[in-house]
Amino acid sequence: MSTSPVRVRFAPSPTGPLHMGGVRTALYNYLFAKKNKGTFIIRIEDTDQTRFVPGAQEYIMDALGWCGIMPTEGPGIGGDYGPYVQSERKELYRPFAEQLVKEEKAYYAFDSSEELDQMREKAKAMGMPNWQYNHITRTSLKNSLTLPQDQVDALLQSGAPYVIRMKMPRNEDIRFEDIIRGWVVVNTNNLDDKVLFKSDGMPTYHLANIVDDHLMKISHVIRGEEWLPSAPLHVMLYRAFGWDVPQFAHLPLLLRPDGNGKLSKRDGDRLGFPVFPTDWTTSEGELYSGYREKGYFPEAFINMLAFLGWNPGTPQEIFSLDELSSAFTLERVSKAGAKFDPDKTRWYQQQYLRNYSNTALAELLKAQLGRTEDTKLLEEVCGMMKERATFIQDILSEGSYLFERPVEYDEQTVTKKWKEDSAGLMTEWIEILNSLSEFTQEPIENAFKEFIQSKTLGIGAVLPLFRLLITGTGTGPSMFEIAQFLGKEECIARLKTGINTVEALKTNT
RNA sequence: GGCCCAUUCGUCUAGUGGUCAGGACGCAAGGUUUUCAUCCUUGAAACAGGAGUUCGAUUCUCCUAUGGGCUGCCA
Repeated sequence: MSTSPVRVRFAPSPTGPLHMGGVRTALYNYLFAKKNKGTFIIRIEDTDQTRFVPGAQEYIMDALGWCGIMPTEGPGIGGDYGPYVQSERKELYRPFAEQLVKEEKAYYAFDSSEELDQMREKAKAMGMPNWQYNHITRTSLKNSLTLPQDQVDALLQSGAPYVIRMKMPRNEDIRFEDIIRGWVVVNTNNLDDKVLFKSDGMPTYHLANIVDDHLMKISHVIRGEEWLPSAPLHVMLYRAFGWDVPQFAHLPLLLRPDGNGKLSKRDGDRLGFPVFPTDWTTSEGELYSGYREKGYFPEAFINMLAFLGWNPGTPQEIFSLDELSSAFTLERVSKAGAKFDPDKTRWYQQQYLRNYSNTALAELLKAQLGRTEDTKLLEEVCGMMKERATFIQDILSEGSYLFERPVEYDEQTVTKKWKEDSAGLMTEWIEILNSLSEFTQEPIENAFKEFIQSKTLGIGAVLPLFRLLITGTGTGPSMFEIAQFLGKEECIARLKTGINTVEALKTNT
C-alpha cells in the first residue's frame, strides 16, 4: 500500500483523431485524479514514426479542451516531468534497455523483420498460427543468447540492425490485481519475448510506457481493456527494473451499437452518429464528423460517456463534470463492454438543452450560429422553442416562422382544417385582432375565446387555421404567445397574405 | 488455433444466498395540450445453458456456449 499522491495519465498515440473510446479513457483518468486530488497528465506516445499523423496531437488537445478535461501536465502545458512527448525523450530509453541486457533480463536479436515474417508464414502453413519469438524459438534464432559473444560484439560494432527483446522466463505465474477485474494470472510460457527497443533507435510502447510511467511517478494506470494481455509483461518490466508497480484498472471496451466488435472509426458516419468528439478531415479530404459540430453540448457528451461503463449507484442520471468527479470511483466501473447507444446520447443532449437558460441559449445562437438579432428577442424565441428542440439549431429550424414569414403552408393542415368558411372566419378574426388595444397573450386569448363562442365553434376548428396562416405549420408552441411575439401588424399582414395563398392553393387542387 | 477478459429487459445498468429482480433510453397504450414537444400514468421486456455447493441459487464453484480483446521492430 503506497501513500504516494495520485498521478494518472492519458497516453494517446497521435495516429489519428481521438475517438470517443479514447475520450472516455481520458475522462475516467481525469475524474479519478480530481476525485483523489491528484494530477492528470497527458503524454503523447509517438514512438512509431511510421504512423505519425500531422495534426493529430493538436486534435487530441483541442478535443479534450472542448470536453473540459484538460490535464494539469502535458505537452504545451508544462510540468515537472516533461517533456511529455515520447519522441522528445528518445535518448532516455536506450540505457534502460541496455541495463536489462546487462542483467540478462533482455537480449540483442538480429533477425530481420522479413526473416520473422517468413517464420510465421511457414508455421502457419504447417497449421501453427501462433508462432512466437519466445523461450523455445529463441534458441534457434539469431540473438545474443545463441551467438558466440565475439560474433555478437562484431555485429554490434558493424552497425548491423538489431532489436532488444525481453527474455521472458519459463513457467512463472505472473499475478497482479486489477482494480476492476480482480486478480489476473498469466503464465510466462504463454508470453513471448516482446521487442523493447527497435532497430530504428526508438523504444516500443512497452518499454517507453513503463519507463515514463515510472519517471513521471504514475500511481494508477487506467487504460482500455485491449492492454490487459500485455499487462503481465509490464508487471515483469517493473520488477525487472526493481520499480514499484502502479495499480492497474483496465476499462471495458466501447462496442458498436449494431452487431459486434469494438467501435471503430468508420462505424459512425455509416450508422449515422459521430464517433469523434469533433470533426476531423483526413489528408485526403475525407470528413469524419464530430459531436461538437453536430450540435451536442460537451456536458451532454461527457455525461453520456461517463455512464458508458460506470454508474453512481443512485437514480441520478444528469451529472455535471464536477458532480461526476466527486461521485466517480473505479470500483463502480463495470467489467463488460458497453454498446454505445445514439438514442440515449440524443436524450442527454435534449435534457441539457432544456436546462440551459434562455439567456445562455441566446448567447449560443449569436456565438455559434451567427444570429444578429436583439438578445432579448432571441431569448424569447429560445423560451418558446427549447422544449421541442434537441439541438440549438433546432430552435432556428423549428421556429423559422418567428423570424420570417412562411412561404409554404403545411399540406395536411390545409386539407384537413381549411374549409369553405375558413377565409371568412379568418377575415373576421383579423378585424377583432385589429381592434385590440393591448396586443399581448392574454387579451388575444380572451378575444379568441369570445370569438369562437360567438361562432359556437370549438378551439380545434379555428386555432389551427390561425396557426396555419401565421406559421405555415400545424404544430408548435402556444399561438397566443407567438402572436404577441410577432406583434399586431405582422400578424395581420400574415393573416391577409395567408388567406389569399391558401385559398388559391385550395382552388388549384 | 493459443492466451486473457466478459455474460441481468432490444440498449446502458442496479441488485441480493430467500426481492413482485429496480431504474434509465427506446417502444406501446392512456391522460394533459388547439396541435407538436414537454409533462403525468400504465404496459410489454432480462438473470445464456448445464452440473455442483446449499434447506434455498440470478447471486458461490466448475464445465459448455456465446461475445470481445490480444496474438507486429502498432499503440
